[in-house]
Amino acid sequence: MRVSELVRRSGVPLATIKYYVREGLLMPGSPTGARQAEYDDVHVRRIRLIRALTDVVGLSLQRTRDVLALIDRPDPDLFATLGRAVAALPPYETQREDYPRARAALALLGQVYDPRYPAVGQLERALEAAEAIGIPPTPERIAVYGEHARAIAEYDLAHAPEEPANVIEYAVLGTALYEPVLAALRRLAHQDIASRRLASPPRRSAGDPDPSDDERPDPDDDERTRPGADESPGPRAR
Amino acid sequence: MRVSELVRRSGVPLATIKYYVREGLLMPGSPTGARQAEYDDVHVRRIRLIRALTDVVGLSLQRTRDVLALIDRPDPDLFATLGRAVAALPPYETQREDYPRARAALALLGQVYDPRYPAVGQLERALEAAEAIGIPPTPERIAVYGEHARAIAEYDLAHAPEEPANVIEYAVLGTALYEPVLAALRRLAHQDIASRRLASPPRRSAGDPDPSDDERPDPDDDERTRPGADESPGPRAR
DNA sequence: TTGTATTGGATAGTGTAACTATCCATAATG
DNA sequence: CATTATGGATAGTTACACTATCCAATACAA
Repeated sequence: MRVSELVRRSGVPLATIKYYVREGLLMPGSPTGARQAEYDDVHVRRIRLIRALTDVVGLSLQRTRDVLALIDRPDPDLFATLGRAVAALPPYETQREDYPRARAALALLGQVYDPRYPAVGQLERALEAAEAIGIPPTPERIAVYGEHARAIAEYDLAHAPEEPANVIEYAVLGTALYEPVLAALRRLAHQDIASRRLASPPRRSAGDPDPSDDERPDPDDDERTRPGADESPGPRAR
Repeated sequence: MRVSELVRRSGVPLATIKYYVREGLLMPGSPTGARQAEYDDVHVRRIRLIRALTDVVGLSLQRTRDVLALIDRPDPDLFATLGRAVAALPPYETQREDYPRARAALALLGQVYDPRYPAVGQLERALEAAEAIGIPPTPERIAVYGEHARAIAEYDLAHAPEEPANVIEYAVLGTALYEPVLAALRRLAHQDIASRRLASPPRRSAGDPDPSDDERPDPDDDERTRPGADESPGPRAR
């Protein structure tokens, strides 16, 4: 196919495609003559992948390129590759020599603590943040989160493809792309549970239609209960 | 305390603090005279919160402001507030009328499907992305992820503070700030499981300094980091 | 009291990231 | 043969998150 077709199929503007090629994220088309090149499904898929990593996972183009490079030139050492892929994921932490909170958490979970794992630094940072804002990670909470995280990870690894060539891609992309899925499911579970539990009790004003009714969340339509209804609530300057 | 003290205590440059005040993220100090103002722990904490939301959760200052506004002027309707907070979290999706993948997933999990929940759009987007790159969400996977996500969410809600004033803050910040924790734990579980399972193959030789390799985690070359044949009696064994 | 430092407030400047637009010479297509 | 599309290069744009400078008015220290 020609570029115009790639533009159509990917929904990405030509200028942007050219930009991705320039930046080394997208491979150039195979030349068919001096001034023409041919593109195919590989390009379409690659563009989709770039968009998934930037828009959904939230990576910068730079980090996206790093991840793509891991997939393009697979290192036989899956373990090291996975580590490098994880390092491309936020939050970004510069390597330290010790991560006390992460160490304690991993000890609790009976997992290996090695400060060279990028994810250890990321965990430390996340725990620090939680602590700093006043929702400290209790051992109990760590145990609960860790247990479920591990169960999910077990599932992930148990369902990796057989062919070694694909394993790396599966591991790298699966780690990155199922995080948003998990996050969204947790958010939705919060909403679901909250709607069942607190949909009625505390607040109810005069004209409210029977609030104790259902276990389903907010079937009624009024503005104030509508989740994403208003854009920016605050007293803005700007 | 004065600004200089706030700078010292928060580690954030004065220019940045001024910028945060200008942008409505940080409340001004209470004036003590025409040309002086007083700051306190509220300011210190607020700055920490801003940094946590931007650096760890990865929000823009704009989104951070939205989240802070939710906390500052709590709406008694926790459910709607939670929805708005979720809308400030990535991935950012514009409202559609239907989200087929999310609908199917939620049906599978026995949860409410309401296209007005921001997290529904986020889930759709995440599932689309996973599908587009060739690791499609099987019902089984959805079930596994959903089950664990829900268990975590149950734990979260079961441990919310009693005072209604704090509930909103807990819910909003807990949702946002424990996502990175969960993500990091999953990444670490991947590493841990992978290291146990495929730790052996084409590994380097003993005294090899391997310079290309310095940041790469390799728990295998050091017995201190190696739980090996399960001498650690953690809750890990399932 | 005097002089230096600090403050709040305003405004302008910087650097990066991710595009977007324009130009051009050729090459394919109708 | 005229039109349109293409690849390649280069320049411009927008948004964001700061960062720096300036200034007049204190605050406070000597």
